[in-house]
Amino acid sequence: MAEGHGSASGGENLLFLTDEQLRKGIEAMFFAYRGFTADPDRILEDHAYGRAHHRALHFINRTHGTTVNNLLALLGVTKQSLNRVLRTLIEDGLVESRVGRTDRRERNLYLTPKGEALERALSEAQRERMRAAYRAAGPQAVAGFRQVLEAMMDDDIRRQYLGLRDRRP
Amino acid sequence: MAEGHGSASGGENLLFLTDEQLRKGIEAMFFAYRGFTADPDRILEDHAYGRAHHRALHFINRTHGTTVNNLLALLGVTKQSLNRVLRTLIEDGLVESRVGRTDRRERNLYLTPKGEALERALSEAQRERMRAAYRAAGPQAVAGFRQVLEAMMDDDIRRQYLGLRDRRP
DNA sequence: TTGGAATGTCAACAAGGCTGACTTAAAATG
DNA sequence: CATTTTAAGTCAGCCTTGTTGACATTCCAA
Repeated sequence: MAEGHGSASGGENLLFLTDEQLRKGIEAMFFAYRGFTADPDRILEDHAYGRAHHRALHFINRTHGTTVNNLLALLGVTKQSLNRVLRTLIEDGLVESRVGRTDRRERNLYLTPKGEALERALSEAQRERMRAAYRAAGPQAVAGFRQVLEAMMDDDIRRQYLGLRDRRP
Repeated sequence: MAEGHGSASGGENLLFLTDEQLRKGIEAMFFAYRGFTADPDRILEDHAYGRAHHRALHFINRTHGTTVNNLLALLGVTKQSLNRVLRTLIEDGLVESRVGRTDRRERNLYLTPKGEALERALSEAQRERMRAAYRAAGPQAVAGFRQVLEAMMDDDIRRQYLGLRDRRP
């Protein structure tokens, strides 16, 4: 069923499409993701938070004043699931929820200084590993890395990903 | 704290090490991993299995006759957690557990034909997405993708990853 | 023969997903 | 203005998958 896809039957070099190559790629994703989350996870433990809190902090920092609905779409979870996380972050004073100015049904989410501090610590740990990996692999490899990851996303997610802009305070 | 790392202060082009570039890489990992697991997840739903079952099937298929301890190290979970998954797979006739020949304390794990069928279906769905992504990005990008992912792994995991050999039946 | 390793199992717990039902407030629409 | 729709929040309950801790069994090896 799966055989023959990556055979070198064509004129071009398609060895990188071998099932074995694809399997190695799959395993690389699995193992690399473990490393990717390992450092922030250690920090989160000390605060009795989990990965879900990290993700919320990351995207609230990324898109200042975003609404809950917006965040739901980015994270791909239900509002009940997000709400549980968001509530603790608000109670603990890491996130501020302000009533929307134009549409008062909406809530705009912001990090407090305390929230920014934790986000920075988590992000810095994660970026440090990325930085080391990027440096080890070099700029050309990094470009390829990003290309493959983008091609791997679902279409609607890719649009959201590409739309994320760096905040300028 | 994190600022200035990727500044273009050196003579070389280090723009790919900007904090903003690193953040995009982090988000790319997050979103791509969602796509990466989406297709197998849909198949697993129909069988009332979860991702944990997929991972077990994958690595048992990959390393025929592996022991439980070996599998634990690969998966990075506790034996209690793996055991729960393994038990259902054995009960359902997807995995066979044979007493070790040289060391009778060990159990060697094998996929049954039924187990191989499910593994193939899951793997094929996942490989199809990888194949599309690889094809879209091209061989050079794929090489870079693998380089960065390898550099992102923990050292001991990278050794295990590199040690995984394709099975030849 | 005894210590320790490999495995398996039980119980209890937590995080973080999910669905479904329901409320409140406010906007949008007829 | 009345109605419908939307955004958000909440409660209850369920599932998967991870965790500890305790304990039994088997059996290799010193």
